[in-house]
Amino acid sequence: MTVEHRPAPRAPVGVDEVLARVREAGGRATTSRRILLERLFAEGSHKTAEELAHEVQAVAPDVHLSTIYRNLEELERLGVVTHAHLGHGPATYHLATETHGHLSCESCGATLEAPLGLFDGLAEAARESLGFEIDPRHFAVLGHCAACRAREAAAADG
Amino acid sequence: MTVEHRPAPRAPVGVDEVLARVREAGGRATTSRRILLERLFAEGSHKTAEELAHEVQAVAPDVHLSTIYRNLEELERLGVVTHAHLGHGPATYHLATETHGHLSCESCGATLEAPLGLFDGLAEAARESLGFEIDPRHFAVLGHCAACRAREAAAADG
DNA sequence: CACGTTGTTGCGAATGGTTCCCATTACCCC
DNA sequence: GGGGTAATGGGAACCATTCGCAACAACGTG
Ligand SMILES: [Mn+2]
Ligand SMILES: [Mn+2]
Ligand SMILES: [Zn+2]
Ligand SMILES: [Zn+2]
Repeated sequence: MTVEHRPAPRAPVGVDEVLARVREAGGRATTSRRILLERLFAEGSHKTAEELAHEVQAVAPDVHLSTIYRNLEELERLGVVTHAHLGHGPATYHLATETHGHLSCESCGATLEAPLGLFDGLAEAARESLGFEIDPRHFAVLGHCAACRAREAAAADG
Repeated sequence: MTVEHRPAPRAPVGVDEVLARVREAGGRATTSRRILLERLFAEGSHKTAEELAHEVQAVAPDVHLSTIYRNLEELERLGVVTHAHLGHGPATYHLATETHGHLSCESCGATLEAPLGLFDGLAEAARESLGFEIDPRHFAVLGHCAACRAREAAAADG
């Protein structure tokens, strides 16, 4: 019994498409915006605002952190970007096209991206018994990864 | 197929038992500590440090917030208290004897306590496919509660 | 290709939540 | 009751994020 997941927000394939969309919405194609988008489309997911700021500043040194936050906010409004909370630290941002849930290890901080289907069991249980519809994208489900479990198990016996 | 959940940390039945344990551990039975414990044992769960501070200050007006944090931290070390993150705001604290997971509504902020068994489906899926052992106690699983879903569904059609 | 409108930026200050530091206080064992 | 030391009040520091504002820069229009 598979569950219908929400449709992925329409997917802009590249920086220019997104900037076009920004314009449609009355916004402007700023250089900081463009560079930020380039970094978001580049490899490597789950970057914090500060990490993105550093990457952007490698190209345009005086883009301010608050500009990064503002642009991320705007891009989220447009459905291009989302953020997730993977634990105690700062939020992490990634393209909204990558739709997945998050499992995050409390011991080592490692984050696993999990297909939404993995959460179907819980989704069904919560819906059936409490009428609650879970959404595992925004906050990670915490726990302990395989490596840490092995390490901890090894430490437990002599 | 039920899953063995971790044993509940041994349960002190009252304020005095906890204070005895504090002493055993080399700590002292402070008045702020006692009043905080009284508030934690009182009805109402999921209180923030600030809420607890207000309650404590109703009895002992100049207990400082930082003292509340320090005592909560100490009580967590002793296994008497735990905290949970239910969304964006401050953490909430409750007795460790109440062992449950959390479901928190992103629309209205309502929090449901869910028996750990509710998470068995996800636990099994994560363990089997990723070797990841989830723990739904520390971070809530977000989503939308029945009431908000109904409200949002009603708003969707005319 | 000026020009004006208005969205955006840099910067710093403010915020919320939590932790840290330190001089003073107060438990509690003798 | 006095001494050793855990705990406290107070405030500063901290981290992640948001705000306010004056200067700036996109970009549609002429
Ligand atoms: Mn968030
Ligand atoms: Mn926590
Ligand atoms: Zn790990
Ligand atoms: Zn709700």
